[in-house]
Parts: sequence; structure tokens; C-alpha cells
Amino acid sequence: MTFSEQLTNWYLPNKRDLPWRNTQDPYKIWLSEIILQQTRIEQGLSYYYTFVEKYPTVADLAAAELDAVLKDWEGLGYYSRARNLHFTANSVMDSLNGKFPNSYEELLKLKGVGTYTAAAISSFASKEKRAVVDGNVYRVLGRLYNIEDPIDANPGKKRYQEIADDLISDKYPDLHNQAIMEFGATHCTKHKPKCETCIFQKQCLAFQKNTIDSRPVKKKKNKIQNRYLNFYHIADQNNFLIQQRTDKGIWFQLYQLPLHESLDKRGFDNHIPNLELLGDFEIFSIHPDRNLIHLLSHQKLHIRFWKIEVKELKKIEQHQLVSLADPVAKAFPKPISEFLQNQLKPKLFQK
DNA sequence: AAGCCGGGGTT
DNA sequence: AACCCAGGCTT
Repeated sequence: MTFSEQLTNWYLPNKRDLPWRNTQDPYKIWLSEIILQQTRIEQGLSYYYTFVEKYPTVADLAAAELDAVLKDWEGLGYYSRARNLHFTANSVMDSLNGKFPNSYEELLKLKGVGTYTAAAISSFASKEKRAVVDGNVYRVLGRLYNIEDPIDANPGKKRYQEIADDLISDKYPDLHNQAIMEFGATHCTKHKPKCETCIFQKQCLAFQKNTIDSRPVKKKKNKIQNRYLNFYHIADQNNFLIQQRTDKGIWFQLYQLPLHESLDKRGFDNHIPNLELLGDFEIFSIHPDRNLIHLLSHQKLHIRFWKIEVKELKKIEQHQLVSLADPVAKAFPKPISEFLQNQLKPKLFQK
């Protein structure tokens, strides 16, 4: 029995029932794959339901405003995925007559679709023989073959892809791809893999050599940068101010409260808002509200919110007025949306 | 090749 | 605190 046959024999009785496994519509499979990039299935599931419900076809997605798509993506992270999603929906409408591609080569041309996603969609939607290599596959193959090449360097990536290409089934590439990822996600897990009951135990080189916990190999460690952000909640009795982020970097094109970024911890500790930069408001009060630390994969954000009450708010350049009663019309980064949600709650229930 | 891009879960 | 998650893009 081939490896692929063993694998799919394990998969069929052990697979989870996931909604994107019950369709061959390349558009819906594409939605699921973009949502699930670097994202756990449990986290992405509700977003998938939202998107197939609100945008059942690629035409619906293309017709939506980018701001609306970003709003539906709010909280999921890696927001370039949402921008590329919207861009690609429009390019499919304009250049492909609204017919979503299902071949590897055509999919690879789409913005936001790389080798993994093109292999996944083409195998699931049209049974093209293209082997997926994602985090699960790196782990499963890294252990089976006890591979020492790092997965984050080109030689290793090439070798893993070659092995995956060699193992995939001719007749059931779709099942094979689903199976190897499911096996990595639920059986050959990073922590406490179920080696005792593993069907591949006898052929697993890492199990024989006792290197399970150090496979796959990765060389890079990410360092994190400290940043110090002051957000101003500037409000009169009815409205407050927001602005759109236009600088390249984190949270591009999302909305936020007016921001002053301190250069270092000392500047942050000594910072006091200077509203002259924003306009001539009659100020009733300024005081610091809450402090928090928000962790990104590569940055540690030290955040202080300031509450600033003014007599009468005016619209100023590069900013928008938003009703205090309805603060969530735009997409905000997680810490901002959380702060705004808190503002809505009655003070009785605040800590 | 290396760095950038989120938020959340697990150990 | 470190690592990872159905990765891809930019430099």
C-alpha cells in the first residue's frame, strides 16, 4: 500500500466536517484558503461563514467597498489578505469575465495566491495534481524523513516540495492534500503528537531517532520592536474624531483614533497631548485613560488612550467625525475597537 | 535571503 | 516568553 493510500485510509474515518470541504466552487475554496493563511481553523471559521453569506459570488465581493470588506475582516489580522481579496475579486471580474480560475497556473497569477494556495485550490476544485506544502506538511514530512534542512531557507523549501510532489496520489490529489494537512493538524501535532497510535510509526525516521520534538527545523528567530502609541479620544457631546492609517506598515488603511507616537519609553512616560497640532478646540479636560500592551508577531505596542473633552468638535483635515453612539462603522485595529466598545458600555459596568 | 505583516491559542 | 497557525509580498 502506498503512503498516500495509508494516509487517505486514515483520513476518511478521522476527518473533521469543515464547510469548504463540501464544495468544489473555486471561489469559495479561495475564500477559505485566504482566510486560513497563518490562521487556525477555529479562528477563521466564523469569518468564512460571514464571507460566503455576504459575498456568495465573486461578483458580490467585487461590487463591495474595500472599507466594507476590511470591516468584515476586522480582528482577523494580516489585513493585506483582505485588500488582496478585494483586488483579486475585481481582477477576476474585469479580466476573466467573472469566472474564477481553477488551474494552478492561473491561480498563481492572482494577488495574494502563492504556491500553497494555488496547489490547494487547484487540487480541491479541479483535482489537479499539485501537492500542498503548508505548516502541517512541513511537520509531517520533517518527521517522517527526519529532515534537517530548515524550512525557512530555499534548499529546504525545495526539498520538502519535491518530497510532497513525489508522494501525492495520481487519482486522488484532493483527498491526499486534505489528508496530509488533517493528519498534521490533529495527529502529528507540534506538541504531544500521538506517536503511540501512529500508522506511520515504523517508517517514521524522527520517531526512530528520537528527534520528533526538533522536527521540522527552523533557523530564524524573530525579534520584536517596542513602539509607544498615544491615541486621543477627542469628543464633544455627540461625536469623536477618527483618521485612516495611510503609512505603509501595520494596520495599513484601517482607521484609528488621532495618534501621537513617542520615540521611546521616556518620551512616552512624559507625553502630554498637544492639541494645537490638531486644531483650535476649546478644551474642557484632558486625562489619560487606560494603558495596555498589544503584542504583534514582530512588535510590542505600548498603548495609552487619552480622553479629551472639547466644547464643539469640528471636522479637520485628514480626519472624520463619528457619532459616539455608532463608533464601529469602519475597520479598526483590535486594541482600538476594543477601547471603543468599552466606551459604549454604561459606566456602571466598567471596572 | 531576510524582513514585514495580526491576533489568538498552547505550552 | 516562545512558538505556531491550511503563507505571501516586498525589498
